[in-house]
Amino acid sequence: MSERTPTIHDVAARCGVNASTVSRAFSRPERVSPATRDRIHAIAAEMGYRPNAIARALPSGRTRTLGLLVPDITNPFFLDLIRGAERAAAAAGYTLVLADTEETSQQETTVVERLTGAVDGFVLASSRASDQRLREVHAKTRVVVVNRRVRPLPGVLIDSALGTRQAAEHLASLGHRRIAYLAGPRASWSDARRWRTLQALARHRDLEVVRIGPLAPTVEAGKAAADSAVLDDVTAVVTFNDLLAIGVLRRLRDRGIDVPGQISVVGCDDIFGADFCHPSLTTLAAPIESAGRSAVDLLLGLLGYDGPDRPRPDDTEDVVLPTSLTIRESTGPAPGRARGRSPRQRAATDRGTAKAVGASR
Amino acid sequence: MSERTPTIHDVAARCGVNASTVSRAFSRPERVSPATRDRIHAIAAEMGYRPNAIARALPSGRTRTLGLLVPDITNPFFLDLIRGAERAAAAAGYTLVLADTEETSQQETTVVERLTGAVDGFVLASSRASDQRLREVHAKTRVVVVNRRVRPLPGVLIDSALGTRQAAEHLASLGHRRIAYLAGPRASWSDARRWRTLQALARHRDLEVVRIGPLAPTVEAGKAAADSAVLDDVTAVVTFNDLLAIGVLRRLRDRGIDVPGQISVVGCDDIFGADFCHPSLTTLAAPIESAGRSAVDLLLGLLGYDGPDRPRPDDTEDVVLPTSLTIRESTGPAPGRARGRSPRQRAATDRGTAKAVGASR
DNA sequence: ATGAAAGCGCTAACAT
DNA sequence: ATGTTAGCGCTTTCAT
Repeated sequence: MSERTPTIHDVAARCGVNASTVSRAFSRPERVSPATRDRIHAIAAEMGYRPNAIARALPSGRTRTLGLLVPDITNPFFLDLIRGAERAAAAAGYTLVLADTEETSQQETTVVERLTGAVDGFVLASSRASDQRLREVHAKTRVVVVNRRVRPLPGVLIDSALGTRQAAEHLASLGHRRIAYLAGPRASWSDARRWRTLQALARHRDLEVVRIGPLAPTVEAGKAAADSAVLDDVTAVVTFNDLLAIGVLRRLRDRGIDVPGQISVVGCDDIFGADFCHPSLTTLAAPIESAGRSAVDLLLGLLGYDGPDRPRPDDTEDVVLPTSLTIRESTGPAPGRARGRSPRQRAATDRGTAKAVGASR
Repeated sequence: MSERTPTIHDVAARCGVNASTVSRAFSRPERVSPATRDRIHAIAAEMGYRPNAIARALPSGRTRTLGLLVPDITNPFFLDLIRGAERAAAAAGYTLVLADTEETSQQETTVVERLTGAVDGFVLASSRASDQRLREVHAKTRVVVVNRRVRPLPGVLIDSALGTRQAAEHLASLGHRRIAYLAGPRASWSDARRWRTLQALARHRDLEVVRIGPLAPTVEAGKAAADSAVLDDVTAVVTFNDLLAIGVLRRLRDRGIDVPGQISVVGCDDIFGADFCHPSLTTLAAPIESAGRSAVDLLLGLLGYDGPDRPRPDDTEDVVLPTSLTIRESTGPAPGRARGRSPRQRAATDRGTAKAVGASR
């Protein structure tokens, strides 16, 4: 008894046609006469025939599979990204391979090497690799980067410039004059951009901004940085991401420092949890899921254009997605001081009063 | 200029050996003399040779790829599961394919069909398919289920019986006598088990438990169910998962009902966010990441045993992982009443006092 | 519109 | 220990 799964040859035999006709009936139905096509499909279904994806990929070189590399699955930010990517891939009938690069460029390289050939292209999210390295990857395979601008690689960027500006103006209008920025990883494009925006605004709006970091984008790092912020005597903190902000919130709460009574906190991304932490987080909402979806769509586009003659576009427009400020409970008026007061004048008095004032909320 | 990526034949030619020797040098190094093996490796490296995973999979039938199917990537519970699975897979040099079945058995079937042959086996997490269907899958390929007990499929179960018992006793000792259980999806194995444990304990400890549900395991469903719980006049709520619990917390807060002053809440899973919601959630911590890892390890074990002669074990021991109670801020003494008082006696007086009492916390 | 034939890059008996 | 020889299941020219 032949219990193996049927192949095109089995189907062909039963239909009295050549195997290549069966192949065509599935991959290029329009090149088979309607009559035989229908008969083949019917018999194939009856026999329980399933095209073998691997065998299909070998001669064609197309696997209908995409690789998604993230630096840290642990980070809920990437949960949203994965979700968007998975949906876009599934919608196009593509399979998604997920890999964690553990924040290292080395691991990223290893995975790309291993997967090259097994996937039609990559989405590299928040890549930790050098521009140089990314260009090498780009030379060998189809790739889209997220949260990086590396010419000429196509990319999806979440641009927080507008949001950052809104955040700063929000804080300024609440009377804050001295603000800390908790910076993200050194290589982050968005981090650099946000910091620049903040500095520009500081000049314009008579704000002082101090930079704390670079920091790992985690809750734990946020806790530690909260102490630095307190020491730096700011009335508001803007963070690279929500994880940091949540860490700040927790640390300040442990120290009995009231948010937003004494310190206001603005996060970034609006990840799962930003709306139910305490106090709920004012944050720069980022369209993370859209970013994931856009990245896959962009990649799919590249794959589609991938005719044998048509050359790959040498410089693609990046997709830029904006953030916008979502105001919740973690921001409020600067602690009872005259609005125009210079930050310098009060530095000394603030330290150590935290606990006492904390109770007054 | 030959710009194609080198194959074993190219390497073989340069080494002056046969292609099969090159193949062996990579897949079964021990069957090649150290000298030639080293030379082959050296030259291959120099030429930039990379084994082609697809070509490798075709004759061998082994793809070194695993499929992980989850009903809803959106749910952070699965984030932890994915993480564990990805790590275990990566550690074994396996690639993980991720798919969302969108809570439907139909989608699950489609994906399994499509991926069969392209992966060496599946991890089906919280499958929505029928037992019957799962057995069919089991007959065709290697598969491990998570959160389902379907004989004879190997499975990983998170058993909350002990934890549920602890939770109920925790509440009983705090003076709660009437408790609501917010049930999860109808087909959930753990839900049924938890409910049974609760009922058994209720008899034993003189508790009344009311069941609300089945409910979708989401924050939104939790909000709606919170109102039912209030109407049912309970002093404590135990939920199927943390998402429901967080929904309850938010709804009660919106209604001005104090937690745990008026109502205590116990969640389940200890997902990301359970520790920083407000109040922080007392919950049955589940080793979700371990479950993901165990499932992959179990599957890998099955694959390893998969010799041509050795028959697949017909009935495997399930891996059972226990939960345990993590006490945080969302549980406290039952609202000021004599501990032994019968639940019946007070029903009428409670309604509507919520707001007033809420302020007293 | 369909058939014949040659691989895709590799593995796996079977020889030697 | 290494070479020979068939394929794995499918796609893809090239014929007809």
